[in-house]
Parts: sequence; C-alpha cells; structure tokens
Amino acid sequence: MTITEVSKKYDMSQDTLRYYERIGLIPAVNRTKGGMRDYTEESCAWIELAKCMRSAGIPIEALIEYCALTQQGDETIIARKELLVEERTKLLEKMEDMKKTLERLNYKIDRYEKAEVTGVLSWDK
Amino acid sequence: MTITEVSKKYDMSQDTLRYYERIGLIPAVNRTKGGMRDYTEESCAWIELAKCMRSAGIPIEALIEYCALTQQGDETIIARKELLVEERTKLLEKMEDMKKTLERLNYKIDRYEKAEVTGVLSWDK
DNA sequence: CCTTGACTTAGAGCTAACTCCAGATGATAG
DNA sequence: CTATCATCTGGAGTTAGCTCTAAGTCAAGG
Repeated sequence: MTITEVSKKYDMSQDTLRYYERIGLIPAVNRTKGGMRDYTEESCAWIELAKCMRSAGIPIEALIEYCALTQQGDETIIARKELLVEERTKLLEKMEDMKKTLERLNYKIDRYEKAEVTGVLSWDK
Repeated sequence: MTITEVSKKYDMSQDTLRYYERIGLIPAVNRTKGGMRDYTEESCAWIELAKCMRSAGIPIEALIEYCALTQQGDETIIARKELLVEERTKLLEKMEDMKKTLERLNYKIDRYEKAEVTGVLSWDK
C-alpha cells in the first residue's frame, strides 16, 4: 500500500505517517526498489494501534518505547506489559477527571437551562 | 488570600495563576493598595473551575470565551450554555475514544499476562 | 532605615506533537 | 524522452499551554 492509500484509510496526514516512522513510533516501513514506502498488513496494524493510542492521549514517548521493546523480542514481554499497565493507570485517572468535569458541565448546563425558563440564574455553589 | 496561599490550596503554580488571569481565563483579581493580588472567595471559585475544566482538557480558548461572556451579564446566558454544551459534546467524544483505548490496553495486558504463564505470546488480531 | 523575601510585570523560553517547505528523485501518461 | 505528479529527506515552523527570567516593588522583622 502506498502512503496515500494508508493516509486515506486511517484519515491521517502523510506527514504524520512519515513522522511516526521517523521517530520510531512504528517500525520502519518496507520500501520499493525506488525507495517509496510500501505498507504491509503489519505496518497498517501498527499505524492503527498508534492512532488508537494517540486518540486517547497516550504520550508519543511511551509508544516509542513500546515499539522499541517489541522489536527486541520476547525477553521484553514483562517490560512491555508494565509499560501498558502504567499507561492504563494514567488513562483511568484522566477518565476520572473527565467524569468529574462532565458532571460539573451537566450541572452548569442544567442551571442555564432553568435560567432560560425562569429568567433567574440560580446560585452556583 | 495571597497568591502563595491560593497556589498551595489548589496545587497550581503561581505562574499558572498569573497566566490564567493575564489571558482572561479568570476575571481580574482584586489588589491590595500595594498592587499585590488578594484573592476573594469568588476568585478562588474561578480558579477551581479553571483547574477542573483544564484537567479534563477543555481548551483554554473556550474557557476564555466563557469567562468573557460571564462578565457581560445576563444577555449572554444562552451563548454560555451553548458553549458548555459544545464542550460537553467534545468531552463525551474524547471519553469514548479513551474507553476504546482502555479496552485495547486491557486486551493487550491480558495477552502479555497469559504469555508470562504459558511462555507463548498469543496472536494479536 | 535596612535587609530579606514575597510579589509584580513584560517578555523570552520550553515541550509535545505535529505540519510545512524546499529541493531532489521516482513513477507514469503521452 | 518529456512533462507531470507523487514521494522522498532533512530541517524549519507552528500551536497550545505553560514555565522561567530579569529587573523592579512591596512587606515585615530587627
């Protein structure tokens, strides 16, 4: 697959795809004799993983390390697992913060909706 | 309250507190005759709101607008509500992404845990 | 009054994560 | 073969959100 195809498939810019490869967030992509990228199934799986992780805010640095560990073989399985567990912990914390903020937003929106009806803005604790 | 007290109370740097005020993310804080900040209850409530919203990733720009609208009085109530509704929508989308990533992480971690026991790393779909 | 430490401002610097650019090279249609 | 378009690389530029610095002012103890 060409970079244009992958770019469309995952809705990511070609610049981002090249950037992720350059910094080692995904392993090096196959090349044609001419030097053009030729993405395999596996490359695509990496791209998709990167996109998923990044969409949740997992930092690039952690993903680079994960990718590096993966390429070092089976003796890094425990390290990889620990890395993922750590990121999961941080993710859960972020989700907790967001849940609190969501409740706060719901409360405030509700207050504004009542104000639209009654004309009075209730006190915000 | 002095900036040091507020900084400790909300665990935010003094630089951040001054920055938020400067850019209009919170309304101007009261001053002593000498020009030092003297945070009131209301200032503190704004700080706390800012901290909460930022912890969930609500962009600074949206919060600046919200603060500006608030200072323009009751005729901006609808606009404020709409702003909050929009941010809530984005927040829910982000939470959805994070939920998917969390499931992905759980799956991968589980896979690594099984590998630790069996010595074989199962295939990753 | 003097020293010391907290506070002030304006503006520069920093980090993460892209995004863009220039100049060169590859691929393809006519 | 040539024109055109896609892709390549290295490196510069951008944005958000702080964070730090310098040079000066305020406040409190002795």
